[in-house]
Amino acid sequence: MFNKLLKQNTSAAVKLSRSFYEQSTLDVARRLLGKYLVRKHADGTTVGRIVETEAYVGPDDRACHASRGRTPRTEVMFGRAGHAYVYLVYGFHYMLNIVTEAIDFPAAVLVRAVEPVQGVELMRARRETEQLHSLASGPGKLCQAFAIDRKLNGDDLCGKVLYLEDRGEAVSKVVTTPRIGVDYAGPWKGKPWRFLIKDSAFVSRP
DNA sequence: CAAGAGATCATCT
DNA sequence: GATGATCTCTTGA
Repeated sequence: MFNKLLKQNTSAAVKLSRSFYEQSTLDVARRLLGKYLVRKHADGTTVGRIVETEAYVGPDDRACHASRGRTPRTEVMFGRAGHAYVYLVYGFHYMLNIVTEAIDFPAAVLVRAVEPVQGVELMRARRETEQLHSLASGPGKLCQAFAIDRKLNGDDLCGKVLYLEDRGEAVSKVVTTPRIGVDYAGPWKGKPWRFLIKDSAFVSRP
């Protein structure tokens, strides 16, 4: 009993710091697996364990929005690592990305799916479904479940509203695949820059 | 189950 | 004016 308490204390959650996000985008995408996404909101706190990510790497990656130049929309990606890049696709769904690497190098990691951990009832209400496995198994679903919209674009993930935690979990089994929905990206469409926790039931697709 | 359509809007040409 | 880093529902095996 005492040992158990002690163990929990030593593996307390640690908020990810700026330096974590300043590393290479592929490393960050891989290392975000098994980290916890925390969202504080007036309606309550939601937490999810990240099980799926994708890397979007710099001006040459034609799947990356910034490959078409520095525009008002992509400005955040050119800024400091550790900030949120949130945008709307297809007129319906928000996507949550985390800016990585050095200032002026536009890159980010798309958070594609999390396993619901805390605030599950709140997620159910927002998503209007009972199914645990479809609460946040996709980038659009995740943003709906966590109440993430364009108001969070540019938000600092080293702040208190939206951030990530390391809870001392080591993820060893990782699968990579090409990224989803980027068929237009020519030579870059086949890059194995999508990262999944192997056998997780909470990913958007195998 | 797989495939297809429709929903809807910010962004850039 | 075209186009998505998607989701859900419907249709038909």
